[in-house]
This record gives sequence, C-alpha cells and structure tokens, in this order.
Amino acid sequence: MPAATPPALSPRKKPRQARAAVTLDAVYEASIQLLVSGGVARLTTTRVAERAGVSVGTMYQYFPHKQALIYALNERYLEALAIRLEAVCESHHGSSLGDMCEALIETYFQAKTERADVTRALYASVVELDNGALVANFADRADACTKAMLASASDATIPDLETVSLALLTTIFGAVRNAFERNLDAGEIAALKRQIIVMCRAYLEAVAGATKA
Amino acid sequence: MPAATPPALSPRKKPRQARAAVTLDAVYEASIQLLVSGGVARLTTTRVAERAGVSVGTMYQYFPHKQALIYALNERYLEALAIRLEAVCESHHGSSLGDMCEALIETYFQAKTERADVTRALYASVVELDNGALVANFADRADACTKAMLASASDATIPDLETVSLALLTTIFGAVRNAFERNLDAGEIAALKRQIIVMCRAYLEAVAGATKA
DNA sequence: CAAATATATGAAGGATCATTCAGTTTGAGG
DNA sequence: CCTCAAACTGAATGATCCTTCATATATTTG
Repeated sequence: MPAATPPALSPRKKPRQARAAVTLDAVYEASIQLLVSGGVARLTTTRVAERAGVSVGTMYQYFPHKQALIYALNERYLEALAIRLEAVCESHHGSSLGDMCEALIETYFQAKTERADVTRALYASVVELDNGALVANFADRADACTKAMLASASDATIPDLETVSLALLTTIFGAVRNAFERNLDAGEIAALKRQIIVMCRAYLEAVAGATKA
Repeated sequence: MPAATPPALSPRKKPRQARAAVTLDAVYEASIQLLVSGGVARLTTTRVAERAGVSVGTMYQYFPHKQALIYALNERYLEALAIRLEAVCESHHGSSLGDMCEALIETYFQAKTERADVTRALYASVVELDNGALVANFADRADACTKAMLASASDATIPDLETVSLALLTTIFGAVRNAFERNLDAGEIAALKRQIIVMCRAYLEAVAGATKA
C-alpha cells in the first residue's frame, strides 16, 4: 500500500494524455538535475520549468506548489527504495541470519551509492518539507519486511524482534547517511560496508536466542 | 585546535566591549529559538534581530551574511560536542572495550537528546551552508580521540584501528540521526541506545585481536 | 468535423528578504 | 569633561521568486 499522501502535498491532477506524462517526467528529471547541480537553492520553479522545456504554468497544473514537487520527488525515490528492500527481504526468507544481514546491507548500500549525487541531493531537499509521513511510511515498510525476514531465519530465533529490527535498520540507514555527511569516497564506503556487515552479524548472534538445529 | 573557519564564513569582527558580547549572545539565542520554533524558513535576518532586541544592521557588523550566522551556530554546537567526546574518551583510557563503548554511546546519546529540539533544528539548518569543513573537523576530532581511547584498551588490541574506529563512530552518529529522522520518542531512543551498546560491544569483540591478560 | 476536454503559455502581481549605509548613541581613555 | 572609536539604528534598495490567470493550442470524443 503506497503512502497516504497528505492532501496539501498531493499532486493537483494526474496526467491523462501521453504528452502530459512526458511533461511530468521532464519536470521530475529537471528537478533532480537542478538539485544535484546546485542544491535546494537552485531549485526554482522558473528554472525547473526552463530546464524541463515547459512553462511555469504547466508545472502548476500538476503541483499546487513547489513543496508538492519536492514531496513527489522524495516519494518516488522512497517508493523505489522500499520496493528493493522488500524484494531482498522476501528473497531471503529462510536464510541464515548472517546471510540476511549481508543481503540487506549490500542492497541498501548499493541503492544509496549507485547514484550518490541523487542520494545526496534528496537528503538535502527533505528539509524543505514536512517529511514526517513520508519517512514514517518508508520506515514502516522497511520494518515490516525486515521483521518478516528475520522471523523466518533458519538458524536461530530472535527475541524482541521489534526492537532488534529497529536497531538493525537504524544502524544501517544511519551509517549510510553519516557516510554521506562525511563525504567518504567510494573506497571508504565499501570498507565501511564490510565493517557494518561484521557488526550487524555480531549483533544478531549476540541477541539470537535458541540456536536451531 | 579549533576548526579553521573559511574566511568567507568567519565573523566580521569580534566584540571588544561588554555590550557587544551581550548582543552576540542574544543573536545566537534568538537564532536558535527561531530555528527550533519554525525551522530554517523562519530564520530571517529581520526576525532574528527583532527577537534578539537589536537592529538588523548590528547583526551585519558581526556576520557578513546570514550563512555566516548559521555557520557560527553549528560551529559552536559541534565545538561543545567535540569537547564532550574528547573528555569522555580521555577519561576512559585504559578501560575495557566494553566500558569504552558504553561510555561513548551514553555520552553521545545524552548530548544529542538532552535538548532534542535544538539538535533537530541544527540538523536541518546545516543544509543552508557548505558544511564540509565543519563536519570534517568535527569528525577528525572524534576519530582522533576515539582511536586514542581504543588503543589504550586494557583487555584487547584492535587491528586496523582506523577502520574500526570509523565504523564505530559512523554507526553511533548515524543511528542517532536516523532516530531523529524517524521521530522516535524518548523511550524508543533509550531502547535503541541499549541495542546500539550491545551491537558495538559485539562488534569490538568480533574484531578484537589478541585478548590481553 | 465540431464540441468538449486536457494541456500548455508566460507576463504580471505581490510578497518576502538579504544587505547597505548615512547618521546616531554609547562607552573608554585621557 | 572631551574626544575618538566602537556599537547601534532602521528605512531604503534591489533582487529573487512563487503563484495566478487570461489566453492559446492540442487531443479526444461523439
């Protein structure tokens, strides 16, 4: 179930014709490019329209205001990210805790670093809006699929799944974010990723209850 | 050694008389209040001046532009935070790895949550400026004192101190940041803190080489 | 093909703000 | 008490930017 977008931030209308969809995509793409190249400061309605090759008025047919545009950008991004996480979690049902850890971390790091500039741009853009609902929805989905995965582990049972799952995700998400804040390069991030894997595995082993089989 | 503030962001002049110092403090205080109450959007030069009880012109005697003010706010905050981290690290030289972990995490969580509104406000304000130097300086200090502490552990020796220390701090800093993003309440944060302690201890044990004594 | 609907245009309105500077007040040193 | 520098004032300036709307064009439908 996709996030329940707050009415004040939801798009004005949906495109019904093909060219409208093209326009919308152009607007999204232009927005990302501007965010990447110059941060939130460069994201101007005029500039977005210009780069997208449409007029300002057109944008306002799809978004009631600039915030709604930024909101939509983040919504799309988080939706895609959530889908990837859900996919990897589901594909690892029944695995060992260690494999789950590794898969989860690899996937998240991969998703965040494969287009580092976009990641960075969106991290920054979030400040412009009330992202509570957005983050909450994403977090809920991530929590849910992670818990389901962990509960299906073949080698151990985890007590207090709720807490452990939260700690695990908070660590992974946070570590990546901090890595971006520190401006670590690709090599350093890769090294960090390996350490986080070691750390999370050690954590799960420490909290895992009765070892199966 | 305090950060080498980039010239473009450094204060215009330092106060020489007592009243000037009072003014500066009022400006800082007003800025924080505004940030807390309404986010970056409410941080207007006019509003800051008004709430601080001074005129706009006065502010511009101390800060070349608004960015410099925000920069100074974050600089002060990170300076205080770095000092606290350095203190706790130094006071735990010779302790066990487990105790170090706990102390570091307790201190950082405490520092960040005792005035959660301010923490949140500053997290958001950072987007307005090029905080690279600021973050880098803070990170270097945190890395340095953490490494020194870990190297002095009484119970074990850690190989690849550089990498391990980075992973440890990235995890702790990141987890806290993510907790704020998720809007966790005090109770949930406390629970998270306990898990992070368990996790980091398990990590250090996993990577610790030759156990001493 | 004609009416209805969807999409696009972009100049103009209106509001907000950062920043300046010419002039005033306050405090310190002699 | 007098002088000079430091500190302070706040209206005015200039620039930016979001948003609207009257109008025009394209597409679909009947």
